[in-house]
Amino acid sequence: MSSRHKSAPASAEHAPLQLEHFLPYRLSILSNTISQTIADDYQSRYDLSVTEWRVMAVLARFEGLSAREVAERTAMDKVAVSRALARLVAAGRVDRSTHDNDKRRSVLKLSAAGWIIHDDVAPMARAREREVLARLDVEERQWLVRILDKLLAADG
Amino acid sequence: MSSRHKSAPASAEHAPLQLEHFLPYRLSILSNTISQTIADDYQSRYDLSVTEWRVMAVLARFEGLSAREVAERTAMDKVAVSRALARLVAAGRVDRSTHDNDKRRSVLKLSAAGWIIHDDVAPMARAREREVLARLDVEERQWLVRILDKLLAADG
DNA sequence: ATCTTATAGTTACAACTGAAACCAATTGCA
DNA sequence: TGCAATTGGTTTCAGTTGTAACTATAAGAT
Repeated sequence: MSSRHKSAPASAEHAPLQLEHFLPYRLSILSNTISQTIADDYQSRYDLSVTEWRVMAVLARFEGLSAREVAERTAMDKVAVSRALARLVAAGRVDRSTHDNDKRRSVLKLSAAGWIIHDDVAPMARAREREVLARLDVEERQWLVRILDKLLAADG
Repeated sequence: MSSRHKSAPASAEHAPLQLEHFLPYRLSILSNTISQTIADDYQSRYDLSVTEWRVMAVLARFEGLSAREVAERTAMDKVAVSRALARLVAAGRVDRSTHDNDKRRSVLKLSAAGWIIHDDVAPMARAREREVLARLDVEERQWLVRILDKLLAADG
């Protein structure tokens, strides 16, 4: 009884994944869609990559971090951070100086121009987040936070 | 009263994002961590990229798809699919022929070698998914499915 | 039939990415 | 003190990705 149809060939022996119900796949689609929507808001307007925006976001909150500290807080690797910083400094959006007591470390801050961009982009990002959350009711939102807390505590 | 400290400079005026509580960021971390854990299981063993594995997974479930249909089902763009298929066909993991009534279309199937890989990788992927879900209780799992259904229905 | 438009898939180019090698400053320790 | 090991950060190289241009086939209109 060999099947040449399009659907589920030889399911019993092969047990193929159903991507549309597979958690890692669904999370990936959702995450990419949301991140891309936000990125669309600022990429063309400011010629700013997602990586660069994340660096700016942490520098807005924690002024004077070193590159390594930025990497920790953004969960990006140090090479990516180094390159993002090179572009941001070249564009005059981040000021970089050297740490007084450790000349390996840089001391990073948003410049005035960086703050202007930040103050435009941050509200847009928050608005997009609200749009997503608005599709859930209060109870669902609470569960989502709780579930993410739990899953991120373990490995992230 | 100018602040030169590390924490939240000028919060009132600038309202920086708190990445650690920002939904898109948290989703991105979680999704990447989970996907990478699964990928680690098969990448070194089979020299198989995430893209290629996704193509194989849909071909396992829907035999005879065209490249465009694979792209639709994996939510990947057609160039990525084209390249993944080029590698998979070269490696003898996918058989490609031409559609009888439309010579533009390819007709794609896993080869015997492709099925062997699939039958090893699919259970590992499912096991990883179970590991993640095991960190939640029954109620949380139900809410998670419901929340993902809702969020993916809108824009996915 | 012919001409336009649309579709399936590939290729070319430039930007991006990750791993490893690298340089410089600092620390640990004999 | 001086030398090995560590750390902060950049560079290099090779592989990957996305956008746009391209080829080939098919469909639609006249």
